[in-house]
Amino acid sequence: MENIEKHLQGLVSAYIADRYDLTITTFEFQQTRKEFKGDITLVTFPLLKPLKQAPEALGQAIGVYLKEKSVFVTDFNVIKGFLNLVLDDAYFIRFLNAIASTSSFGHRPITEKAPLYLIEYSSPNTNKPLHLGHIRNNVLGHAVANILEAAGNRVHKTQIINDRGIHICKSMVAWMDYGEGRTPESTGIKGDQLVGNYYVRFDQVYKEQIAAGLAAGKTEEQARTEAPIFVQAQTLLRQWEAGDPTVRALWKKMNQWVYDGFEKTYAALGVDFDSFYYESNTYLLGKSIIDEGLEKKLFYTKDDGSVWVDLTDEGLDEKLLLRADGTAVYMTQDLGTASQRYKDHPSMKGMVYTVGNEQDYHFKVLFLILKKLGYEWAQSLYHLSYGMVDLPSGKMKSREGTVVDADDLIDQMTQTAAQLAKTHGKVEGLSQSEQAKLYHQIGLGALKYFILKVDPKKRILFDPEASVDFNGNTGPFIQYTHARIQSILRKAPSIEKVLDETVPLEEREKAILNLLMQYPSMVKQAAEQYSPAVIANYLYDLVRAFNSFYQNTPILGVPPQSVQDFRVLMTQKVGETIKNAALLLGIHVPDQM
RNA sequence: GGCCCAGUAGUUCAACUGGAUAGAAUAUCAGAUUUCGGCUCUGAGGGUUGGGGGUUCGAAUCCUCCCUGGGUCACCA
Repeated sequence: MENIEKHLQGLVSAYIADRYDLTITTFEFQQTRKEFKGDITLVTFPLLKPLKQAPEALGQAIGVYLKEKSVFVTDFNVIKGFLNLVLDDAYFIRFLNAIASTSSFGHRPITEKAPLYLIEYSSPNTNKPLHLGHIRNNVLGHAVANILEAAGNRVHKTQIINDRGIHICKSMVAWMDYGEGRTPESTGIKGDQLVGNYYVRFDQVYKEQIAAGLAAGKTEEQARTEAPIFVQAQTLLRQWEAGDPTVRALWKKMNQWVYDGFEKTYAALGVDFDSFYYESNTYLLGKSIIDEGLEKKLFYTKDDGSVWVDLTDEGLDEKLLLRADGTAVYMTQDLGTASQRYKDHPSMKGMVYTVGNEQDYHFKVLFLILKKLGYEWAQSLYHLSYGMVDLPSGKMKSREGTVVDADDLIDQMTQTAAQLAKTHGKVEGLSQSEQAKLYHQIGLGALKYFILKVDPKKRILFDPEASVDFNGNTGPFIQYTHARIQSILRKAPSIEKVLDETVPLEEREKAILNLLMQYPSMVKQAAEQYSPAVIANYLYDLVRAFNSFYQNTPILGVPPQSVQDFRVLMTQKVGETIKNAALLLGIHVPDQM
């Protein structure tokens, strides 16, 4: 599509230069709507004013010119300001032959000089297991990394783990008081789940103690701050900060349980990382940046010694960067981590932070400060912001225990997929372990697709039932179509790669080719917008087009040979494109299901 | 209250960033098929794009004022 646009643009530009003595080089092309005849459409509305022409007359004139000058344009029609051009079959065949010989169609090669982007996602706390919100985060971040890579960038996947602070101490206290030495090994419970249980336990005990305090006549403030278990947690935090060896040892041990648990969840989700940053290592960083900013007079000190930045000129507020006692705040840490990452990756062009939209303001400020400090890479920072995930039953609130646990959800999706696949009855001939793998792929495909097809900015209403449907705009439908294509190809005769350019194309086939041609630009667009939803929706269009094409079109066993070859080849290309696009979303498409 | 985001068929989402008659799926209804009110197929209805005003050849999209929902305005992370 890109090539034909360039070709036509040159001709139209020449026409205008010749007839009107004007240089216009950008035109609006779009794919012709299916209710009109034609393949590609030139929108002539923007040209009417400079050329002082009526839409019909201009369209007609350009149409005649293109039909004569272009080898690809065989016919045209004009409707108001739309010039619909019919392209020669040979053009499509040539295109199909071209992509048939390209193994990674639509993916740009990654050179050593390609820009390097750091993608941060997941970034959990180590006091509780991952939940549905984390799944959206992981799946989004991982997909964006894949897409950026496909668009020709180098990518480094990372995360920052929030492994310190009062919330970790809460789990530790509860485990010390009520754990009786239980470990993941002794209980068979996944490490993150085990630690999470004690975090919940803390909250229960804390609430009881507050109630007791209130009953004893304390004010609410007193009851909260004087509750024994809370005091204990605070003491633990101080001991941790002082480097108390036994506290640090316990902290290390429990964190490791959590990491082992996370590892399993990531594996099940199919996401991975190239490096890990830990807040316990980075929370003291950033102070040198504060000094730098003070030197450059970008920041200022208040009477009490705290450091601030004034962003009121940019329409934002004043923001605290360093407490009066010299300790760091969240912003300080993030400044430090950012510059640390640059030190670790000097060729870094920019970063993508996958973080929920409740932190929109934080990242606005962070990026602005980094820009003010004059870092080159600060020009290419992007906050991949996403909305909450709601359930039909209502909102997820971690404090109220209505969260959906990630491990549970993955299990549930796999089970539902298994049930559905069994009733469809197409899994005979697969071994037990192959079946288990298949069900996992389908369940996860459903989950990922349901999340990724929605614009990241928007809130999601997640309905587990609806997402596993084999029909409709769902992951399994995409997977099913791919499996069906593979089944067709298994029965197809082997084909020649090079096709006769005189093979006649039917409209339906042209429509799919047109769609196939758009794949590279969809990948590019998704990468520019950091939006896997672009790919997901494209995929669905492609799958639907193929299904309607295939429905009444016998592909196999019908001469003439060249037409048959053409259809088989196209089926194969559609199959490959579906597979490539789905993999960008982290969705596996089985050959059989 | 200030700032940010969202609001599109009953529902869940699209609409190539200003283009043609706003499209799919799902639900509903009507037919067809039939070991099944369950699977499949065909078709239909369903919209003042939250509301008003504006910008222009042309607006779901841009500007403005309201309405609704969410987020954020911490010396938490």
